[in-house]
Amino acid sequence: MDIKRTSIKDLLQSNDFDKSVLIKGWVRTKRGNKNIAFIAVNDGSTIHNIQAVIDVPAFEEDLLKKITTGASLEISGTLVQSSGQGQSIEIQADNIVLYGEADPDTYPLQKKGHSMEFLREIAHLRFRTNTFGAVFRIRHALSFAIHKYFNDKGFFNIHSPIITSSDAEGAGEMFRVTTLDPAKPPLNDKKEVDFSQDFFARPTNLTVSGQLEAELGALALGGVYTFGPTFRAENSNTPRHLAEFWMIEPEVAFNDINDNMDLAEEFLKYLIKYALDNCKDDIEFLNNMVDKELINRLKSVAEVDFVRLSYTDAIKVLEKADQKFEFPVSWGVDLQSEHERYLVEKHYKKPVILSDYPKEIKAFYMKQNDDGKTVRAMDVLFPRIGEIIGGSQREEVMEKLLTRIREMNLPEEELWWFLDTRRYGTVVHSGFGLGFERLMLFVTGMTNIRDVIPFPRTPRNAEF
RNA sequence: UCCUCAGUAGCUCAGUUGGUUAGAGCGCCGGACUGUUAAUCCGUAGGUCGAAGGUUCGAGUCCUUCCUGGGGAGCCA
Repeated sequence: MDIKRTSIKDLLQSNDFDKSVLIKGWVRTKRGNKNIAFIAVNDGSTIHNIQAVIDVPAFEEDLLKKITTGASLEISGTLVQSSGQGQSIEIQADNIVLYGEADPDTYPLQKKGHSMEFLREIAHLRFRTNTFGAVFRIRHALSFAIHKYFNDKGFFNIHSPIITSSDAEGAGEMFRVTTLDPAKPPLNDKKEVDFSQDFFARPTNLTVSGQLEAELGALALGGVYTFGPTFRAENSNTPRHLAEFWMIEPEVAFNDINDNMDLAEEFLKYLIKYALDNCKDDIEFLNNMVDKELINRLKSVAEVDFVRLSYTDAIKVLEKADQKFEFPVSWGVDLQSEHERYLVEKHYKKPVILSDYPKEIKAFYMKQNDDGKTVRAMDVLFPRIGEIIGGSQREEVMEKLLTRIREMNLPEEELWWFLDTRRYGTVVHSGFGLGFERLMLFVTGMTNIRDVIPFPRTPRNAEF
């Protein structure tokens, strides 16, 4: 008589008492004495464990001895109402099959809590902890919600290339992609590396943004988005930066900067609400163990109207601030972290969308305002994590775009395909980039971005 | 990359103005306990004090360089 495996998530929601059930999973803890033992088993389907009750004399001593924290097994038995405190349902075990032992002398995970720094060193095993189980279930749910949101709105997902020959985005240092031998690369007459002999017959890099390609898609399909890995070879050592991260970049034809802000705000609120509605157990756990204010903060951001403020007005607010800044504020300077934090966390106490920045501190492709000084850029600033979204209305007028490209000494010839969209059937359009891991930081309450991606890539670290 | 703090047992940490044999809690292992909840109680084992140099009669402790990690800054998402 074979019983089919039930997920622990399903089992904990059932009240089919006295029914024969079978679970498979990993041991979290075992407690007990010579007569009775309790095994808490987790199978990853939920943060909650199910408790199996063992009538010790009915099992082989050698088998029970090998059931230690981390071991994998299957347990079959009868689903019963618990006679102990702390859980309402448990399994009265009839049979146990041990799959894999976990030597307690060397298995690094203990029953007690570990520091995030230690768990990061054993990233291959940290999935098995409550915290990282919760984090990565939420990561999946948010990833799914992103596709659902855009699909429901009629957007199309564009798979922008990961290898690019364009280095004109200006979004940061790039990782070179090459098949040339670094020890003896072919040289040309000028003793420079001869990339014509490389795989793509030109220098290529990992993408720093899918935006330019997304624009091409938007100017035919209307609303599109990319959601893929992004690579920045910056030597950034902070709790908010990764060398490899995931970015969502919607791009919409006929949207101006205000439509863009509406989209960004609606999108973020949708994702936060989705997590609150669909990851309740995991978020409650994180609220209890990681960040006591998490749920309150998520609820308030999901409901509040974001502040919308021009850069120029933000400067006025900062100049009047009753606080000394390390970096003085004046019109034209780029805002520092301390300025953004003041606006979001002290002055307004809610998310702020800043727009219309001086053109000198923003990218070439941004729509120029009639004042000749500012561009229609927008940054969404969140409490705790700062810039979560950066975007803009794009310059759709060929002459203005070309002028800007030449002023900034960008390689006009390499951008011929991008410029063609302005040459043929150009339209107003806008888009933005959302850093997925920064969203994850906000939704999970975790404080280091290396703990919301399974295997973080940072300077001098590509383990696993 | 810059500033700053740290690195001592499997984990989290203490270790005095430099002084003999480096400690604790938790975990592991052994024992006790008939319903446990990070179980409890008793006991044992467990150390290249991040690495390499240097100062000193003597260095976990002071100096130099490097490595690793945390926090802050810059770059950005």
